[in-house]
Formats: sequence, structure tokens, C-alpha cells
Amino acid sequence: MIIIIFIIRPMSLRMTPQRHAVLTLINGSARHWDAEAISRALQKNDQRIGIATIYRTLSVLEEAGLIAAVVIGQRKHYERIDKPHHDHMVCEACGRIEEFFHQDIETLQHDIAKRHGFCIQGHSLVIFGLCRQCQ
Amino acid sequence: MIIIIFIIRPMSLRMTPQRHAVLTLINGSARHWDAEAISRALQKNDQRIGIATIYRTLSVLEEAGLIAAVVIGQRKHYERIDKPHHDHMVCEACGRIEEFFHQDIETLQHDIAKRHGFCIQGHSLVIFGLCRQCQ
DNA sequence: TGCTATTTGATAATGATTATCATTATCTTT
DNA sequence: AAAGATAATGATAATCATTATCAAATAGCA
Repeated sequence: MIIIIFIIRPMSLRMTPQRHAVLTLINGSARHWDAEAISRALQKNDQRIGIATIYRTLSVLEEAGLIAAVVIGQRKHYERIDKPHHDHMVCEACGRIEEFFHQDIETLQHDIAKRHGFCIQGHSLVIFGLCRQCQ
Repeated sequence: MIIIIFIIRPMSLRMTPQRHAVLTLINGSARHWDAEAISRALQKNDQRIGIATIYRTLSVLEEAGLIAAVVIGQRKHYERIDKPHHDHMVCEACGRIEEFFHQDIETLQHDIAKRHGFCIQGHSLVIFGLCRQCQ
């Protein structure tokens, strides 16, 4: 599955070493990344990529459907695209991001949106508080 | 109720004309405001307040519990504090923000957080899509 | 290999927000 | 009403995340 993601790319999207590095990093775990974190992590691997390129690359990869973006707090985060839909719990103390999925919540969201005559394109649900470790 | 909100202020918080203007504007309707919108609206009323003061005032009023803040998209919005808890549906086309409340969703959120050993401090639920008018 | 169009990196620019600082003003006491 | 202490303002500089610019580099195709 991961291999397929690497090989398939939209028409005219070039696979540069920089894009490959970002994609590999993001697909290497379930973690959520912001641009800064990606830059730092790649630098640690002796892969120095300009910050402007990081932002551009993330934007291009997202548009191409190769990675997923989610806004948590006031910042954009990125994660691998092959995860099923989920929402987030964010620890206010340590910043840890946990994922969750609850079918009933999904369903009720659709119900209430329909009741408002609203055509859903997506949703963002973030529960913030303290994780188990920080309590 | 509104009158009480105006009169009661935390110790050492001074009630300047600027703060009064912002508070009055926000409490004048159920609308959601960002800093820029507030600045523009007040200017229209010939109340010219520096943008730095708008930001400061919003921050102070929020901390004092006199207004409520909510992050929608990547920007902070402010609204009157006397509304019951609610979440938001945001139209991607026109920007309109509708409010909703669904007790079952609230309950299920508590359930799943508990299951994760997570101590909830709050949550943010934004459904984005197209409102009735924009479809 | 050559060519074309895309992409990069460094840096400037942008926009939302916050910090700074001299000046102003609120609020309490006298 | 005046004085005094301290909070608040406005204008502008600074900060930060992000985007735009542009010359140089490079991916990918013929």
C-alpha cells in the first residue's frame, strides 16, 4: 500500500528528492506533523530542505491527495493519508494528539447538519483537556 | 442580564471607552466577530480604536470571562458570553456561521474521552460545507 | 543528450497578532 | 476638585507562520 502511494503521482507532479523525503517521513508513522516539526526532523536526518519548500511541498502533496491535513488549534497539521477518518483529542499540557473515531457521533453530525439544510463537506472535532499522563 | 454584565467587572480591570465599545458591539447580537470585523464595525460608528487595542481588549475581556472565544478555521472569533454552549456549522462559500447544539453528541464525546482516560476541558466541533443558500 | 517546464533555496513580502514606549486616562483617596 | 498610582491607549516595531519572488537547479521526456 505504501509502495503504491510512492509510485502513483498525479500528472505533471514531479517526484523530487525533497518531496520524497517529506512523504517518507509522514508515511513513516501515524504521527501528526506541522511544517516546523517536519523541517526539524528532516534536518536531524541530514536532509536540509528550505522552509519555503517544506510549506510548498506539504501544500502540493495535500492537493494531490497524497497526505492529509487537519487544523488543530490554529495551526495546520499533516498526517498520512491512509488512515481511516478520525478526530482528535489534544492534551493541553504536553501537546500529545490522540485519535478517536465514534460512529454515533459521525451519524449525529450528519443528522443535525441535515436538519439545518446544511450540505456537509467535512468536519473538525477536537476535544482538548489533559491526557492520562498529565493528570 | 446584559446590564449586569456591563456593571460587573473583575478587580483592577478598568472600563475604558474602548473596552465598553467592544463589549457593547459584541453583546449587541449573536454574531461571531474576529478582530478585523470588530475594528471595521466600530470605525463605521466613528469609533476609531487602534488595532492593537482591539486585540488587547478582546484578550482581556476573554480572560475576564466577559466574552467567549472560539477558534473557527485557523482564526479566533469572539461572541457574547451569555449563549449556552454550542458548536458551529460554517459555510465554505459565504462564510456564514450557524450554531447548533446536540445533547447526544455532547454525551458521546464525554464517553469516548473517558474511555481514553482523557480529562476534558473543552471541545471544538465545526462542521463545514455549504449552507442552504449557497447550495 | 538536449530541452522544457517544474522546482528549489534564499530572501523578501504578507498578514495576523503581540511587544514596546511615551502619553493618556481610570479610579481611588484626600 | 486635585493628586497619585497604575492601567490602558495608539502608533509603530517586532514576531511568527506562511507565501511570493526570482535566478539557478533539476526532473522527466523525447
